[in-house]
Amino acid sequence: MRQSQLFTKTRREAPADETAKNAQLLIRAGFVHKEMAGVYSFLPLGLRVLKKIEDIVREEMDAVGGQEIRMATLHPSEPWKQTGAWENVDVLFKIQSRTEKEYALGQSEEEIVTPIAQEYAPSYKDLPVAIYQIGQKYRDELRAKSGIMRGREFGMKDMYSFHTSQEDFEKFYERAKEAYLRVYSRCGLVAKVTEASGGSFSEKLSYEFMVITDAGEDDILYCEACTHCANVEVAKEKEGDSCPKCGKGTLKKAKASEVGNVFDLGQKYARDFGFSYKDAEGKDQLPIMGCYGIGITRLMGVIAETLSDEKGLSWPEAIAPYDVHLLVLTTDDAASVAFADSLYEDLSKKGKKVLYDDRSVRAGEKFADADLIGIPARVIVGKDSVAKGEVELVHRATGQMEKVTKETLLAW
RNA sequence: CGGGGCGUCGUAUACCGGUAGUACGCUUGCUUUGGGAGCAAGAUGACGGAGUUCGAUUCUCCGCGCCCCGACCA
Repeated sequence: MRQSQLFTKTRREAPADETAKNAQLLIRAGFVHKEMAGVYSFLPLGLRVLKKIEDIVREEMDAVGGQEIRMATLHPSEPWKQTGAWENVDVLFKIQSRTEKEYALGQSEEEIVTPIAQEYAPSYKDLPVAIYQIGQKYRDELRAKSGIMRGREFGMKDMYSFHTSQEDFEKFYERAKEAYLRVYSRCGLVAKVTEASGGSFSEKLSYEFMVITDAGEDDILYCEACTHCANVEVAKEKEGDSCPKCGKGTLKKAKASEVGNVFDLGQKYARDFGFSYKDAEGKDQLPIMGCYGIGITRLMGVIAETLSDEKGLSWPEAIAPYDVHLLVLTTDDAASVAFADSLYEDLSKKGKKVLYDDRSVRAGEKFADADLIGIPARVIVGKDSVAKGEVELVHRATGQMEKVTKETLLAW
C-alpha cells in the first residue's frame, strides 16, 4: 500500500475527549474513528489488525474442533423471554419496530445457538460439538469507558460446546483453556487464568483470562512463583499472603483486563429450550453446555495499551497491519524513488505486506508517523541507499538499527 | 444510575457581556527535504433551546453530548 493513497492520516494531537491511551493512540494513528461513546468504526489500518487477531483466534478455535458459523445479531425477543434474560439481563438492548414488534440485539448468543444445536444434534452420535462465531456484540452499558476496551458495540468471538457428559465437557474445557492461552501469547501478551464467579446465570465456576494493565477494570491477586491467580472478587487471600497453591510465593495485587472467559453452563439452556438428545439406549438426555468468549476489540485495546510507548503503537509481528514500513526520504531524487519503488515491488513479491511511505513530506514527519503507526520493521531509503545499495532496517520495538544490502533484505 | 468535570474552525487550544485569536491540518504559489519546515495569500468555528440584558459565544436554567470516579459488567 502506498501511503500517499491511504485515505487516513495521522494526527499530531490526541483527542481531548479521550483519556484512555489505547483510544488516543488508535485515533491519532488513524486506526479507528469514534462514532459515539463506546462505539468505534475501524479504518483500514485498524481493520487489518482486527482481522489478524480474528485469524489467530479462528485458527486456534478450529484447532480444538470448533466450527465457525455466523449468527444473526438482530434477534427475535422470544428466545430471550424463554430463558428469562429479557427481564433479567439489564445490558440487553431491546428495540421495537414500527409495528411494535420487539427485538433484541445480540449481547451473547446462547439464546440463538442452543436452538440451532438442537436442530442438528438430536442424537448422542452428534455430540460433542463446538460451534463459534466472530462478530459484533451489543451491550447497553451504563458507562462505556477506556476507549475500545469497554464499548456498547464490540467485536467478540463466542464459542459454545455441547457434551454428553460432565467428564467430556471438562476435557474440552481444558483444551479450550490451552487454546486461549495460545491466542494471547501469539498476540504478544501474557495472560493469567483466574477463577471467578459464574455470574447470575450459572452457579458454576468460570475462568477468566487476565492481562495485567492499568487500563483494566479488575483487580487480581497473583503469585510470582507459580501460575496461581484469582480475581479479588472471589479470592479468600489478600495481598501479601502466601500463595495457596505453591506455598512458596507471595501474592501480589494488580489491575488487569479480562480478555476472555470460559463458563460451565451446565444444563440451563438445554432445559430452557427443551434441548434433549437420545442416548444409546434411546432415552432423552440433556447435554452439558459450555461457552467461551474472547473480546476481540478489547484484546486489540489491551495490546495497544501494553505494547506502545511515548512515540506510539508497537505491534507484534503476528498482528501488525503491515510487515514492513518502507520509507523513502528523498522523493525529489528520481534514483532514490526508483530504488524504493523496486524494493516495494520486490518485497511485495516475496509476500511481505508493505506500507510504502512515498509521500513527499519531510523525513521527520515520516519518522514520527512510522513511530506512531507502529509497524514492527522499518526500512529506510536515504541519500546513500542508491550508491551503496544499502538500506537501514530499524526495529520499532527496540529501536535497534542495522544497515543491510538490498539482497540481504530480500532474503529475510 | 449517583457524583464530578467539560462542550469555541477538521484537530488542539486562547480570550472576551460589544460576533473570536493562535498552532497544526486544508486550498494556491514559491522555497525546503535524515526527526512533525519557511514565506505569502486564502477558506473554515461558539452543541441545542429558553431566560437575564440595549446587546450573550461569555451569565442563569433546561436539554443533549463527551470524559472521569463509583455502582454495574450476561
